[in-house]
Amino acid sequence: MDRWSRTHEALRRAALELFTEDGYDAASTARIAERAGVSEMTLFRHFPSKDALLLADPFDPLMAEAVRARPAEEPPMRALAEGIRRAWAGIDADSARDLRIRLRIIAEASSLHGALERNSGETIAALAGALAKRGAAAAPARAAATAMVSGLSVALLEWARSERSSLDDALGRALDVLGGG
Amino acid sequence: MDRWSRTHEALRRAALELFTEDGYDAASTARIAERAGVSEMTLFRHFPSKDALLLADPFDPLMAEAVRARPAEEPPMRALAEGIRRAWAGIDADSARDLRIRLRIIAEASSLHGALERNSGETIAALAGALAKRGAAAAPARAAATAMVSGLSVALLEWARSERSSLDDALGRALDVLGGG
DNA sequence: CCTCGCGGTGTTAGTGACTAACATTGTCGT
DNA sequence: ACGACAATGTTAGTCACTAACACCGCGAGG
Repeated sequence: MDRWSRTHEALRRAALELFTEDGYDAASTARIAERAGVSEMTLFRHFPSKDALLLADPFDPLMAEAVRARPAEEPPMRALAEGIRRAWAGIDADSARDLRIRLRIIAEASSLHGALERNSGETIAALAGALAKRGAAAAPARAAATAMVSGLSVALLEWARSERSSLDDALGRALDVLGGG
Repeated sequence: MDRWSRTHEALRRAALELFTEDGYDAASTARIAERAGVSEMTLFRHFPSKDALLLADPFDPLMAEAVRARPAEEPPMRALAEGIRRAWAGIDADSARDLRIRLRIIAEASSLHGALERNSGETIAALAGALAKRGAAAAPARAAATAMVSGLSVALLEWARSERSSLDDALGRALDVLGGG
């Protein structure tokens, strides 16, 4: 683990701690940097924005692959929904818990409204690319991928906010509707 | 026209001018206020944020109404798409031109990525409400409404950016896909 | 006609995210 | 050990946005 990765992790950890302690808005970048034992300037060299500390986009290529594998006669929105459903099927409890923690922080910070979608550029592009390879035109494909990711985001935020349902249930219901059911 | 409305209009006009001249990011709120003959403080008393100068949300109740009027057996995403298609059918050329101007400004400003969706809270809520009255559960309805508005937004931005197609065509193709076709 | 109230505005001073320019340090291969 | 380069620090900004308080014009009451 080189120096870069070490500070990177320290910053991410410090950010998550402060976000959960004080909330996203009340945790200033100055204090995050301080807790990580580093200057504020360094924080912005590692992360392009404050959001990025919370929303690094670990794009999952499995999603796009699963979408491309859907039968050709399936319309775009359904192919997206079913592909994503498959890709998320085997999610383990640990990941779900971590996801919920992050989503809770996002849901409670009004300044992060729409931040999830904004930081999903890679995912959207990959999904749109998968649709295009199935024969869809570029513009509608991009619109469909964006719609799916946005819809999914609000569904996930709602799930994280309310204690009631399991991730699989909430995700399943959302994908049913978004896919055209 | 009382004093409030006069400054309000002066600010909006000054903002649009500067945005088209210099681009959204390069036009500082200070200079907008100056051109409107008013202090920066006053600008923020009239508009909650810089975005709002460009994206006042004139919610169209016709859209929600048209969605609610769709046949009950139609699935949510299709009801949204068809309702919106009807509500936008009779758009006149002047509105389309004005819309294109605003959308161009948004498309060219990277800092406004996702701003359209963020400022459509009222519209999304109204559409979700319309779906709920048709019998949908609240959470999926909200997800579907958000997805539709987001998808529509990128389609409109793409339309504004490329000279090629008519608004009706671009909108129609996007709604076809988003509605499940 | 005067004055009182209050809506609309100005001023000042500040916070917080983010950037630019330049100096400084740690580290790693030779 | 030493030069080179990656990583960090320092300083001084810009810009969106907020708070506190003073001021001024304009219409309604006496």
